[in-house]
Amino acid sequence: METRELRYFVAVAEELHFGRAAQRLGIAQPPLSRAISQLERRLGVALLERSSRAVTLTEAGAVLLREGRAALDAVEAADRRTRRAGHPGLILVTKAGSSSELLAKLLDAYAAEPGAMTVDVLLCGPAQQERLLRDGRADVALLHRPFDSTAGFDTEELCSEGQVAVLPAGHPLASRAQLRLADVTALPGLPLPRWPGPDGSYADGPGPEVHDNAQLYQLIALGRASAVLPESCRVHLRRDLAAVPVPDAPTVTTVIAWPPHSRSLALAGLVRAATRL
Amino acid sequence: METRELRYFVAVAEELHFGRAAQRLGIAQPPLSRAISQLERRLGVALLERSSRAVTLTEAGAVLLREGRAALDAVEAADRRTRRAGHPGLILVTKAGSSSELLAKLLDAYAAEPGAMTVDVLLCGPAQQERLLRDGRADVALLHRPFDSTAGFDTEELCSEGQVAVLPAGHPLASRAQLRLADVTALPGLPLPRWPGPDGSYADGPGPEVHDNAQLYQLIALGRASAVLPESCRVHLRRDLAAVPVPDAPTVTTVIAWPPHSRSLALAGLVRAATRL
DNA sequence: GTGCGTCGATACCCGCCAGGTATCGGCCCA
DNA sequence: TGGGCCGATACCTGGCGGGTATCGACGCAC
Repeated sequence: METRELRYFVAVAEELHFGRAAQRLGIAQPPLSRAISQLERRLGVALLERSSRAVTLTEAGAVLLREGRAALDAVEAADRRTRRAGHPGLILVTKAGSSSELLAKLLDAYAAEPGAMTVDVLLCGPAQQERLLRDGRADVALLHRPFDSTAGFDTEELCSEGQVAVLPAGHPLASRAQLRLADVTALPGLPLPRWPGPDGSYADGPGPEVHDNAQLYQLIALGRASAVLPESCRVHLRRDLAAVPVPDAPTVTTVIAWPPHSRSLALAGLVRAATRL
Repeated sequence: METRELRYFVAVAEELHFGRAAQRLGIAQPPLSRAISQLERRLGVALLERSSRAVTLTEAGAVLLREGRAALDAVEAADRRTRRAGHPGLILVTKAGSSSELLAKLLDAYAAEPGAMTVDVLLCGPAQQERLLRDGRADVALLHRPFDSTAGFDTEELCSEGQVAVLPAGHPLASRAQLRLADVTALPGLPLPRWPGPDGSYADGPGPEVHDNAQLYQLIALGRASAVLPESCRVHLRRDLAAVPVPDAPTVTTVIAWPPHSRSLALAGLVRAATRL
């Protein structure tokens, strides 16, 4: 199976429409149709159900979509990591606005090591780190369990913390010593926000769509949302917001994660520095 | 980057010889040379150092060899798992001769679950399971830490056990109540055997080369080798062999491992059955 | 030093297949 | 029932992957 065929299939499987998929791929529709049916013939299984008005995935198609994305990521990672070989240095990715003191300490500790390489920091939206790590755009990530999935990566735990509810400063509950999770999830007029998923789209629901912490803080200050965040967010919280501990919210564990089998000395040094923090 | 190019590069990188690599790939040498230099041009880095008498990997080449193998495994896994989709059932792989009672109990427990699928059992040599799991020939494996690497897989621990020294029945040490690891590694005339690595080749050393337990037991019975194995091997040990506990040998943990992101119901059922054992 | 063998690179040719355009055929809907 | 949407089919073309022949560099034997 060639990566070209995988790319074609993934495009069709995502669009569920040969015409749009062909457009996205920059080719005409007929060669795409032919490539897919050729792939189906060679694999010996139907991947798509065509009914002239709708295209749907078969069970085998769903498997190939999942496995094919992973395979394409692995191929892209091989490409990118090879191009970057020789250029020394690491790319670390983390959620914008999370673990900033921890990150600063980590970078300082690593920089003090003998033979430390440059570390480029990449900030991204939630649920994007995993992808960046998987497709080779980053070498190492700071993830937050249980929000981020660490499946398929090697990890070391760095620290754990409780969570706090973030509310407008003047809100009646803002002066409480603590809150229960149930209190916060059901605040009238202050719904929890919705973050984009790994594919960049939003699930349905009542809360406003946000894609970074600045947006979120703005919405909370405006009295349009509330949030439950790791307590380390307090140190850089805006003055018009208040934080109240939520003891029954799940503990958040910050971990440093990297692709298994990474053999880079620089990465080993960074992980060593991280575990010594 | 196409998988064909990756296959070509991996072949050359493994053979370090264009002619042999071309032969292995079933093509002529010139197209192979051209494909590799094209790949180098597109990536913008040198992958191989050619000196008309020897071919060596550059640093970037070593990166691409490692990452390229992983990518090819992922593509192969996509292929195989797609072909197998629809054919219900699981393929479980484990080292021949290890954990046989545990495996029997697991298969019984799973078979008793409602909606259980057929489970095909694949027995293989040590250090091969990881590969089979990674390239889609198997869905789930029983691995033994610390011998097998579980990097990149999801795992659940199943059980732990100590290790025993396996000696010829008449050996002077066979009647001891226990041994230290140092006693066994330095037995005159009874060297520890050498197992093949992930690539099927043997490291240099004094012991005999073995590739399965039957071979090993035969050699021990002949007074040509000794071994340190998990104590569960005692139940099916030949009568001409003796086992002596070695308390200071590392504890062996049997884990059930599967590729992350596996979404199959059958796999989930098997893991559930395993954790309830 | 010379000649030969080895091995990767280059030159050149051919056939296949990826990709294009034109068109068909089924289906929904107005 | 006709028009429009959409995937499949037919057919053509060009690029590229693969072949053979040959070159050029190097190491080695004598």
